[in-house]
Amino acid sequence: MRIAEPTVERLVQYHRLLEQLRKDGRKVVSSQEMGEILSFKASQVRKDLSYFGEIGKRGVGYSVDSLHRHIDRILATPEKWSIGLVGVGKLGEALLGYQAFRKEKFHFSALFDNDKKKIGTKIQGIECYSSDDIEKVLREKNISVLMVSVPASGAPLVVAEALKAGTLKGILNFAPVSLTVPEGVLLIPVDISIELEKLFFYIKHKDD
Amino acid sequence: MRIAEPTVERLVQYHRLLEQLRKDGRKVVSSQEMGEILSFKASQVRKDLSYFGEIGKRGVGYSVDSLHRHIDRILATPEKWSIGLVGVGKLGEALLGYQAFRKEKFHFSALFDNDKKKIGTKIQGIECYSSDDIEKVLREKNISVLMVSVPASGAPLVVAEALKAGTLKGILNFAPVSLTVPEGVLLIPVDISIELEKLFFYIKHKDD
DNA sequence: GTGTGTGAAGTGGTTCACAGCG
DNA sequence: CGCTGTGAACCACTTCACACAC
Repeated sequence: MRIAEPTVERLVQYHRLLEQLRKDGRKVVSSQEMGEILSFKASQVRKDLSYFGEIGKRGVGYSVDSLHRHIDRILATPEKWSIGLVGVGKLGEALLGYQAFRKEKFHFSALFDNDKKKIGTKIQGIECYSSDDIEKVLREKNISVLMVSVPASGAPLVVAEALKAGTLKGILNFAPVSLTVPEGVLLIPVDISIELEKLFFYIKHKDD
Repeated sequence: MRIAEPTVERLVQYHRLLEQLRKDGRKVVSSQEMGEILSFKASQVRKDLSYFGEIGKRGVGYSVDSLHRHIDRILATPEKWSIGLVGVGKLGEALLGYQAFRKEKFHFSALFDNDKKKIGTKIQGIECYSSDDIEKVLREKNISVLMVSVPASGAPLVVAEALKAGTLKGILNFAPVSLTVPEGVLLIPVDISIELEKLFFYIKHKDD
């Protein structure tokens, strides 16, 4: 059964919350309480969790520890993936150093940039290659996920080159431009300026 | 009539596309063509645009120029807003310098950080204050939108302080933690690690 | 009694299909 | 005839309501 996107997003949040509760020494938690903390309805929490089998105890709640492990397995990756990052500007560097990433699931194994000053150096410990070599390097290192943090104008071309390698399974695109990818490659856009425009729009139309 | 969130997101993308088409000297465009470029169904494009009145010409398509201006007005802000940014780490600096923001809609008027080395200096031309003074500064400068790019652990507290100022209308939260805000304040979460986990999840379950 | 698990109902967004206008 | 505009059908996600297990 296909799990809906909003459900997956919430699973990640349950997982985070349970980690915290575990640190706090909590043993059980109810759908009610999780919902209040995360601003979801309790029924939503129960429905989400029920997709993966009965895990709670009626009249009691969920065991923090076993629910945490349960969701951990659901979100687990089958292997530790190799990730590439193209565009080592401010945003790229922010991603490289991002604390919230769970480093046990993947590692950055190659960076790509057009800047001659960066090519051939290591940035935060990772080798930076020319974007021109992206197809070759992705194939050599068998990289399956690419993060794209180049300006919008450059994104379509470098992604097209990257796709030629045939190793990519997924792309996280931070460039404010709509990309197209072949069937079988997953594309998740993260468009900061769309989010900001949305905020402006709803502030403006608050009273409609 | 309330415009749905996905519709607003697409409007921003139509706007971007039309800007490009205008530069390319294109005069008219069909819902079909816009849909193909942005990977939406043509009927979706027409439905979105129809919410704001009849703007296309039957048998012809949409005038690039007037549709662009039309959406521009829909997305326009009533004034140029003051934005605050708390957490001037790598991500914060990336946001400060982000090229894709439409700078005519807002300007950063204050930065906040805990780092003593940053407080009192200007970063990318903007004054950086202590996070402890956030309530006071937001009120003095009448700041209505806050971008939050601090680590998850620090976000709830600093946001609670910021809300006390009573000037905030919206928050763009990049911290990987669920915040709660009072009625009347808009919260848009941008959670990079959720997006990455989602990508992993669907790559893993591709064949279900 | 308490809190879960879940079919059924409700809500919101997308897609269809075609009428209608240029 | 071509392409928009739009009610109706469809689909997806959320919420309700209650049976059931502890």
